[in-house]
Amino acid sequence: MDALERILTREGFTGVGVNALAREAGVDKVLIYRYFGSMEGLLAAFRDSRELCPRVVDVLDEFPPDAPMSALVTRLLLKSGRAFRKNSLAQELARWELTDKNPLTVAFSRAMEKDELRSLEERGVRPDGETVAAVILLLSGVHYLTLRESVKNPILDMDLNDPGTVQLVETVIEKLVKGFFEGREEVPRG
Amino acid sequence: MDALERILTREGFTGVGVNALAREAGVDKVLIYRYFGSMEGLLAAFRDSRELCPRVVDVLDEFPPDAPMSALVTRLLLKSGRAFRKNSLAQELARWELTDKNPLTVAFSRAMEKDELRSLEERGVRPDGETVAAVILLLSGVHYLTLRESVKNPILDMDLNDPGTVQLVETVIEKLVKGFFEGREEVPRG
DNA sequence: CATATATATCACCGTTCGGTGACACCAGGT
DNA sequence: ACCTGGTGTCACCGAACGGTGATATATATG
Repeated sequence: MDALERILTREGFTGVGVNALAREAGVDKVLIYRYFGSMEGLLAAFRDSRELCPRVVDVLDEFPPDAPMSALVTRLLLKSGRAFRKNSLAQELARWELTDKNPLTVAFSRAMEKDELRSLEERGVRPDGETVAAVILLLSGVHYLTLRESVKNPILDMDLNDPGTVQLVETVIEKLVKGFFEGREEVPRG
Repeated sequence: MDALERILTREGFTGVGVNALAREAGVDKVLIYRYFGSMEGLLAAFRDSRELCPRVVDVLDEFPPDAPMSALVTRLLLKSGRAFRKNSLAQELARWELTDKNPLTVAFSRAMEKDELRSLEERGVRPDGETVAAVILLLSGVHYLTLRESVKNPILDMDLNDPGTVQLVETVIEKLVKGFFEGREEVPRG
C-alpha cells in the first residue's frame, strides 16, 4: 500500500504496474497475485486501506446558523480547492479517474463528491439541484486548473503557484457564488 | 497523421506508441524515425498538420454591438462546451494535456485558450483579468465534467448524455455569469 | 549502362510488461 | 519423524515496447 502511494505521488498513475510496484515494495511480484489476486484486487485493497479524500473540508469554520448560503458555499469551495492543491495523491487520483476506470478510481470519485456534499448537509443545508450543479462545476474548474498547473501546462499565464493568481481565482469564485445566490430565495435551513 | 488521430479517438493517448502507430498506419515503424526523427517529432508534425481546436466557437451568432457582456460570455461558454462534448479528439488531447507534457499537448493548450479569448476580442471585447479568470474557470469545469463523463466516471448522478442534465448545467452557467456581471460596470467595447 | 539517392522492408537488439509453475523454507500438529 | 499449509524466492514464459543496422527496390541523374 505504501509503495503504491509512493509510486503514485512520484511518477503518476502511468508508472503503476505489477513489476514496478513489486520493485518499489522490495518484494516479489508473485506475492501480489497470491494476496490480491490481481492488480485490480490490490487497487481495491488500497481503496479500503485509507481515507482517499482527507476530510479537510468538514473542518469548515463554524458559521452562525443564519449565515448566508453564499458564504457557506464560497468557504467550502475555497477550502476544498486549497486542500486539493496541497494533496498530490488526490491530484494523481483525479488525473487517473479522468483516464481510466478501475476499483480505485470509481471509489475515489464517489468519496470526493460525497465529501463535499456532506460538508453542506452536516450543517443542515439541503441544496437544490442547481446549487449542487454550481458547486460541482466550480469545484471541477478548480481541479482542472490545478491538474494543468501540476503537470506544468498552465492555462494562459495563470500560475497557481503565484499567490496573486490564487487570489484572483478565489475572488472570482466569491463573485460568481455571490451573484448566483442573489435574486434567489434563501434555501430552507436546519 | 490520420493513423494517429484514429488511435487517439479509439484507444486514447495511452495507446499511442511507435509500434501501435506504425501498425495502424500500415507501414514500418522505421519510417517514423526516418521522417520525424522520433515520436516527439511526429507529434509536432501532427500539431502543425491540422487545426487542433476546431474553431467552432467563432461562429458565435452575431450579437448586436450593444449586447450585454454577460450574454456574450454565456453564449461563448455554452457553444464552446457543446463543441467540446462532440469532439472526441479534443477530449483526448485535453486528457493528455493533464497527464503529460509534449509538443502536442502544449500546442493544444495554447490553441484552446487563444481560441476562446480571440472569440471575444474579435468582437472588440477586451475582458479584464477577472472576466478572463471566470471564463477559464467555468470552461475548465465543463471540460472536467465532460472528461469524467466520457470515461464513464460521471460525477454523482450527473449524466451529461441526459439532455435534462445538460440543460441544468447550462442554466447554472447562465445564472453564474449573469450574477457575475451584475453590479459590475460595463466593460468598454470596441 | 552505371551510379547515387531516396524510399521502404525485414530482421534483430535489449528491456519491460503481465502472469505462472516449481521449489525452498519454516512453523505447528499428529 | 512426518505431513501440512502458509510464506517467500527464483526462473521463466509470450508479448509488446522503443530503437537500429543491413538490405532490397525504385527513381533519377551522370
